[in-house]
Parts: sequence; C-alpha cells; structure tokens
Amino acid sequence: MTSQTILRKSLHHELVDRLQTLIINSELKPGTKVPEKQLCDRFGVSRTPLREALKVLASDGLIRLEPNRGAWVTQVTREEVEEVFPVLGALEALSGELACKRITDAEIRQIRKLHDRMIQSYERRDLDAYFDANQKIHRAILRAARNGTLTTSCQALSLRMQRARYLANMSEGRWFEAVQEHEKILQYLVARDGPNLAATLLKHMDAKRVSVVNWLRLQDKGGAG
Amino acid sequence: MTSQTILRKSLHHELVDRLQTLIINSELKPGTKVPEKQLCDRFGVSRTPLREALKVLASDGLIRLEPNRGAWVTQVTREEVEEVFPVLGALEALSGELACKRITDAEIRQIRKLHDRMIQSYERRDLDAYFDANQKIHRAILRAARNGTLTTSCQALSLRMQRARYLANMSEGRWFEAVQEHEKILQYLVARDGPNLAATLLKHMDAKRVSVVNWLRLQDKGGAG
DNA sequence: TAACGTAATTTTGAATTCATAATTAAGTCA
DNA sequence: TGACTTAATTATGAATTCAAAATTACGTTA
Repeated sequence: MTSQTILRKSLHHELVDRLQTLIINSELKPGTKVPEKQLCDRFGVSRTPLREALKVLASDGLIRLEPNRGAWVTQVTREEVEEVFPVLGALEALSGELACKRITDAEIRQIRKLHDRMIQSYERRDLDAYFDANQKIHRAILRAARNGTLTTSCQALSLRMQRARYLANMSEGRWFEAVQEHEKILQYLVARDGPNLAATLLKHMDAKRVSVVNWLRLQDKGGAG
Repeated sequence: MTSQTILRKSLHHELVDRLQTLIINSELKPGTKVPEKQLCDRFGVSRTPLREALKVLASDGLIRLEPNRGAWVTQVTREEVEEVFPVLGALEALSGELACKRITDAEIRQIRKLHDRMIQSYERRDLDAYFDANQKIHRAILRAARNGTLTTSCQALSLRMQRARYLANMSEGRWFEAVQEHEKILQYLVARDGPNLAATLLKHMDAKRVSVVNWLRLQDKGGAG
C-alpha cells in the first residue's frame, strides 16, 4: 500500500479517472506502452481492476489494445483530428442551441466572470490560465444545455483532443481571433440567440481544428515535442 | 465448454458484442439484473473477461453498475430519449452533410436499392424488414461520411435507443410520414444537397423521438410490453 | 562481427481463489 | 402469525495463480 493507494468505492472507476489524467498530462506519453505492472504498484491495486479500466479507456479511444502485446497510448494523428473536431463542432453547436433555451441569468453571470478571467489571462499571455478558463466556459455552456448525454459525448471526444489542444500553442494571430470569437459567444448567449451561437461555436471549433492540424504538421517536420 | 463457447482472439471484445446483442434483443430485459454466473456458463468463460465487458457496457450506458449489488440492464426512460435523440439528430445531420461531399455514385446506387427494399417492406407492412432496411440506409450514409469517430458515436447512441425503437410500433400515419421523409433523404443525397439532407435527417430524428416518447407513455399507462 | 536459432524470462490473457458485502433462510419472541 | 435477530448461503470485488504468447538473452555458425 503506497501513499497513492486508492480507497474509493469502485476501484476500476477511480482508475479510469486517474489514467485519463495521466494520459492528458502526458505522464503516459502517446505511442508508448502502458506500464501495467508499474501502474499497479503505483496505485497499490492488482492487475484485475487496472485491466478493467484499460478496456474502458480503449473503448474511449485513449489507448489501443494489441492482442498479446499489451495496451498502448494512442497518438493524436492528423486523421483523428480531422475526424473528431467536426463531430465536436456539431455537438458544441447543439449545446449552444440548447443552452440558449435553458440557461438562467445566474449561469450567464457565472460565464461572464469566467470570460473576464479568460480575457485577463489572454492579456497576460498566460496560456495555461487561458485554457483553464476557456474549458470552464465550454463546460458551463454544456451544463446549461441540460443534456447529460450530450455532456458525456462531448467530454469523451474533448478528452481525446486535449493533449493536442493543450500543446497547440496558438499563434498570436489565432489567439486574438479566438478571443474575438469568444466575445461573440458571450454576446449571443446573453441574447439567447441559439442559431448564431451554434454557428459561432461551430466556426470556433473548426478554427481550432486548423490550428491543431498546423501544430501537428510542425511536429512532424520539426521532430521532438 | 458449451457449444456457444467463444474462441475468438479478444474475449472481452467478443463478449461486449454478444452482450450488446442480448440487450438489444431484450433477451436481457431492461430493469433486470445481469446474471453474471449464468452468462459465464452460457459463453464458457470465467468471470474476469465477462466483468471486463460489463465495465465497457456500463460506460456506454447499456447497463448500470451498483457497487456490491451487481450489474443491471438500464431502462429506456423518457428522460434518456429526450436527451439522446437530439444528440443523435445533430450527428446524423452531420453525417448527411459529410456524405453529400464524399459519397460515390456506386454508394448512392446501393442506397437506392436499400431504399426500394424498404418501400416494399412498408407496402407489405413488414415492420421488421422495414427497420432492417432503414437501419442499413442510415449506416450506409454514415459510412459515406468517411468519419469513423462519427460512426462510432452514432452507433453507440443508436444502440441505446434500439430496444425502444424496435418496439415503437409506429402509427400508420407516422409510418407514412417516415417513408415520405426517406424519399426526401434519397432525393437530397442524389442531389448532393448537404444542408437540406442535414435538415431532413434532423427532422426525421425528431419525429422518431416523438414517436418513441409516445410509445413510452403508452407503456407507462398500459403496463406490460 | 552479424545473422540466425534456441533457451530463459517476462508479459499477457484468463481462470481461480479469497475476503467481504449482500441476500436469503432459520429461529426467536411478542 | 408477524416482526425482528442472527446464522447460512450466495454474490461481488479484487488478488492471486497459471498457461500461453511474446520478448529478451544467449550461444552458435558463417
């Protein structure tokens, strides 16, 4: 039993969470093998619940199971990005549309706060803080849509892009553009203008796709990340 | 080792498929407990791979895991239907849009064949054959969209609705309407008219939602299914 | 030394075992 | 009889064990 030993109710569920975190923080690096034994030691669990968690992560596309060769952390490929972002775009557009119908004034105030914080992070050029606030805004809109299935689907896909998205240090120009888009997002949300919010979120997501694809292209050329 | 014993490579993966089938065919009935031991006997496997499969099915929402109380087949509730269909609508709309950009003439010919078969099934009032052709059409459009992620997401959600959808014996009026919608779907696909195909698929899915919700309402009142 | 083949080791997949929690059955008392 | 305890049984969650596959280490030969 190490200090990190897990004590919560459903072991495999907790492990799913923890492993997701490790993958997003790229403590488990894309393209590498999932060190089963090492993780068992680290979390103080046996292989059974760990392997249960791996099956779930595999069905979410975060790892790939190779028969008799173990589990591998999946790479974020260009093909995957080109697939996932359009789907994410459609889902976020829907979330915007639903949110406009259901969001409360209090929730809008909350989002405005997050928005302001995001703008301040932008002005400081603090990418980490920017992404944090950004993500919280998208999540808040999703929550306002009052659709758990939508939330789950979005988050699953988001997760797959997150590694890449975090690493995609945007160009100064793209960053400015993204901030402008967010001004519109807030504006349409306040106006409860579903169609325009949906369209803006869709465009926003497509721009993100382009940004991430560009970054991947650089990665391929430039070598190490 | 019974006659149904599974021999394929990845046991848990095969079990995920088989259990999904059992649930869709409601051989495992909504609201009932998943008979772990019985299934192990039936498939000639031990509890380990079966339980791995159950974790995956739980993450897809087909079953619910209650700590220390086993796995239960989830009910199709009205709330779930109201959540899932809008998401499915958005995804199918996207699939239509993408399909229009990418579908080949050969694929359209194939879909036309399925369409004709569906119409014939309608004229015979053969609901099973109708649903079969219907589903194949939707899958063919999805395939033409050339987006594996979209396909996976759609099918996961579809699966959750399938039990309900099959059982939703449509009213004569609704059935006629659905057929009309499918005529438009084929038409827009042939014309490669993405926006209109998307809109039609969205409407189609929303009508399905209404139909399923109505059927659930009857279930609640009338008792047994 | 480099390529190949074989033995030792490790890893994987899945069955089995084991402690604990939940359920059922049996017994007690009003 | 019917509510409440308590004991027996069963089911669950997770560790352990075991056979088979893959990998590594080693030795042989050209």
